Amino acid sequence: MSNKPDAPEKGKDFIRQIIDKDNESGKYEGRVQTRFPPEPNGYLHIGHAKSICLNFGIAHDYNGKCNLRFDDTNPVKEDIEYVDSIREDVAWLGFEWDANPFASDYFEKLYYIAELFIKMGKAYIDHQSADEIRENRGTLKAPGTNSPYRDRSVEENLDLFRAMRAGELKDGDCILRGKIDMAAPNVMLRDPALYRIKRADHHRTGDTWCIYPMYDFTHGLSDAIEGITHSICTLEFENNRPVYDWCVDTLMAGLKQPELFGENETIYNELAGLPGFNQRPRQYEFARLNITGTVLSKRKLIKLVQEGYVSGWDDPRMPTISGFRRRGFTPESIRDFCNRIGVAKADSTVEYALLEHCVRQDLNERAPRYLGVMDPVKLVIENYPEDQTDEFSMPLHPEDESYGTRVVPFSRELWIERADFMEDPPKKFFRMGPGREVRLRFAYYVTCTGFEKDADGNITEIRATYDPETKGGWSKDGRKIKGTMHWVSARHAVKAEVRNYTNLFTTDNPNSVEEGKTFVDYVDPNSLETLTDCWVEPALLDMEPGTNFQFERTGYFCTDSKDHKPGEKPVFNRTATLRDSWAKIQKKMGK
RNA sequence: UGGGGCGUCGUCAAGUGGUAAGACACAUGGUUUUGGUCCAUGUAUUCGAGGGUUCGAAUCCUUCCGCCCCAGCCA
Repeated sequence: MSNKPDAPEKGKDFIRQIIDKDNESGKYEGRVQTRFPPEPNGYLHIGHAKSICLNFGIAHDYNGKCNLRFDDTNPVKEDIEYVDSIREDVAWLGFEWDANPFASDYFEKLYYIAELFIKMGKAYIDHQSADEIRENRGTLKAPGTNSPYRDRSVEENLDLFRAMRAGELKDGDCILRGKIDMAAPNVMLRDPALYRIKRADHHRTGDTWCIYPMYDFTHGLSDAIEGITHSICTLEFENNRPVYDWCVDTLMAGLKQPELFGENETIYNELAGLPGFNQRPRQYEFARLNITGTVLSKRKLIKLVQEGYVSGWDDPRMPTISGFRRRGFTPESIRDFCNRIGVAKADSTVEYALLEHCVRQDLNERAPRYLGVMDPVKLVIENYPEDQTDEFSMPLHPEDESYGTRVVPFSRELWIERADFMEDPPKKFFRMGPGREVRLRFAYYVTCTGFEKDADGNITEIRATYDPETKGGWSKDGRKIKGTMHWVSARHAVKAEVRNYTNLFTTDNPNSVEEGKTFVDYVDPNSLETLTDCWVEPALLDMEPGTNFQFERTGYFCTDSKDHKPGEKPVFNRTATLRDSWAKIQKKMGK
């Protein structure tokens, strides 16, 4: 693993420009520290990859640090399964975190920070019900009204908060609120909740706590504790930034009042000594990623998994990191994608075609080539002896000899692609048809002599003769052959299962739906096509699960990480098709 | 005028007062034992719209229009 972010040498994004300015002014004495802060309540998706590449990429570029911090302040939604998957995905993408803290590591500190806020008169215990609080918050246009509990004494607030921690109050009885401004035009500032009572088993702290801090309180303070300099998040948190600032500023002010420290002097002095309190973190927001034809919200992804629209978080049609991994995408291709899409503040939807381009480019360079027939039809070479076999040594990569070769057997009966034959082909069709000569890749030129059909008119067998002088797939006389086809020797072929994936949704934008519908109504039931009658060359049988390769003329594939059994049962996932200009021509002719 | 953001090619996106980068997509040619790859060429007289400042504006001022986010004891 390395933190190499494959940084492009183009105009810097606005966050890097800010960092450059901070470095010039010496704001953080050249220190650059970021963090990627997922809540472990789901699997990471490609949108997270954008954030990961940004945060870890910046740390790399500026010789700084980047933490992987789990924002685990809501035990009812979080689970260790997600912690493990997130670590795996970040590492797979190729990044190394400098530290891997949990917000829950700071629960003790955060608790005493809350006490300090109370002592400063900046926080109070509110006994209003959730409904009352909502009503009194006002509306977007009308100011809220103060809680009747807003002006309690410091002593009473402190007693109550300690009682909350001690478990003397029931869930929902009260919350700790920041005392800011119930009339603030920004609703976030109308005395935000800081702590709530929640008797739930936490995946790390168990039942140690029955009160848990809220995101707004936790996030900025965790950043400060870790010495984060640039706290990068997505646009929807822009409204929260004043709360972020309020929390950090309030603490910094509090730490300058030792008379409030009481018996917890040690904790407060420790906090005051951390770099984050002299060089406070700032939050910056960028536009989250959207990709055409898919959804990138945890809520929606969870629904797809839980309601069985897909086989799991790692279903190859899922836009999760694990889904792309199983589909055959490489970490390099995803990083390349993230670098290409840029970082800005304008809402954006990137075309899936760009992601596909990134994998194709990477795999074109690195994937070894093999032959496999997806939709087989028999080709019999009439003048090739029954008992004869040729063995062709074929290059594994057309542009890189270092990949070496593999041996592919040839015999009288072959499987070829049904789509490579036409009974009555148009001029632009370069493949096989009655009387036409074509090349079998790296084997021989063959000329079609006839074919057979069944009662329904389906081609059942094609017949041809071969020219022994064209061994290897070329001729001395230099005659031009336009069509080259892939093939597999029927006698030697290995049966394989191939899973072809297309877009999970039938629409380019499943986020905007017709009235009365939801995004799941647009799930395409045909987005997974399982081919069980494919014939592939023998060399593929022993591949390890998760191996990338190309079926020539067809696409990039990988052996399935779960179902492919080397030596027993080959199962291939299609990562992406090859670009297909013949399909384009067909489309044009059809119109 | 509740507050906060954002509007540059079909899609992303550079550009930060000196006369519209690049990528993907698309189109057309060339090379090719993958109709793949690769190579070449073309594609915004114009920056949401109008007005203004200036020798000069996508960049500054101004008015308007459109889109996104916020009223969880979620993050």
